[in-house]
Amino acid sequence: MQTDVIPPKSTRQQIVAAADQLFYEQGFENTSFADIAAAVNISRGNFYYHFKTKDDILDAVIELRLANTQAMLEQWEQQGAKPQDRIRCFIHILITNQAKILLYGCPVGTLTSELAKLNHQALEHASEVFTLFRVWLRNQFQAMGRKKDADDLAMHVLARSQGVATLASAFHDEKFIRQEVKQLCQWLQQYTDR
Amino acid sequence: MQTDVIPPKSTRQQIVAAADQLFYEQGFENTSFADIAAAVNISRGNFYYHFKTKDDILDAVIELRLANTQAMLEQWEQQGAKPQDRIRCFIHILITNQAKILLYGCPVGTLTSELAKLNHQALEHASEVFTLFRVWLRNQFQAMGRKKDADDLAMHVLARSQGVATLASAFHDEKFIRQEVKQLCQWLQQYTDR
DNA sequence: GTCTATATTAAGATAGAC
DNA sequence: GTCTATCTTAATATAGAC
Repeated sequence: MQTDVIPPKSTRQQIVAAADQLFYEQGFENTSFADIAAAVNISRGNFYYHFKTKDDILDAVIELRLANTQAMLEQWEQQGAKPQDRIRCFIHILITNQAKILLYGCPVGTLTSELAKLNHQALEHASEVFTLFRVWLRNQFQAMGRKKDADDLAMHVLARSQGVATLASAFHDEKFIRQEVKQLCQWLQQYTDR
Repeated sequence: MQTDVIPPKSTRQQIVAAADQLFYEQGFENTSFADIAAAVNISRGNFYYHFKTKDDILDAVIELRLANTQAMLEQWEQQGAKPQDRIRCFIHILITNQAKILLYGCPVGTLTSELAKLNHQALEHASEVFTLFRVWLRNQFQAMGRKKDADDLAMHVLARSQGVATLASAFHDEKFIRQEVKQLCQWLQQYTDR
């Protein structure tokens, strides 16, 4: 339970939080400094006090996403008693975040796709978010006794989730998400440690 | 066998072909008229004789992709004796196009993702490429005797392929493509009409 | 149909006052 | 730390000559 006093967000933190959301909803390239500044209600001039270049904000946004992802994974680690329960927590983010996924796809996959096309140096940094999920999922499968193919299974789950997000967004199909989540959970059942 | 005389490509056709490639490799927003004009070796002024706005080119590119996709599907229809052979043709484009997929992801999925974030009206038009694959795959599964869940299976295959392309691109992982293609073909086996 | 200007707008980025 | 200019560049788009 959260009992600490919540400190007021610094301007810098507000900028990064706004950029995080805008990069997700509008794309990185398509989001201007003016957009972010407007969202935080500061002038463009002030903006440059905090971040010199657009790449600097991107790096900060990726760092925020890495931290948020890490925190989420640790929470799932607590929540789920067994590894398969924890993996189900991962699979169910498709349901939890479905409203946004239907509109903007997966925040991780769409950013890495965009950066790949821009031939942007931050691609590897952004892919680290995928790596966090990958390593965490791998650990869960290992705990389920899959010593040899834990990483393959982790990548498989990641890929399935990605594909569901992309198609659900293209077709605005909420039912498809539910259906595939159900199937993925059934698929997971076969690996249950008995 | 192609015996017709190949007509020289019109400037308009060259523009659309160049835009098709650049939109795939660099993204739609990130590709400027100047980029396309340079690729075709014409002036920007000439460019505007053929296309008034960027959305006009986008529509033309999508139309080209729809036509190319349709032609490819018809070819697979000829190539594969049985429906499952034809579906394998689809699955194997991941291998055939793997060099480009590793760099730029899936041309269909990355375009729809970008257009979704731009809140662009052409999103539905671009999604029609997915629909071509979807309907074609559905027909194959129906021919295999899956009357009730043919569309679900078609969407499943589409989603798996999408996810593989996105992750392979993010991690620059060629081995992952081969591995998932193999698994997807194995998965397909269970639906073989006997 | 194709070219060379040129207009217009918007974005990234900086300087300097408060 | 925050603001108001202002600079610079690049992109969309147009006008008019050839």
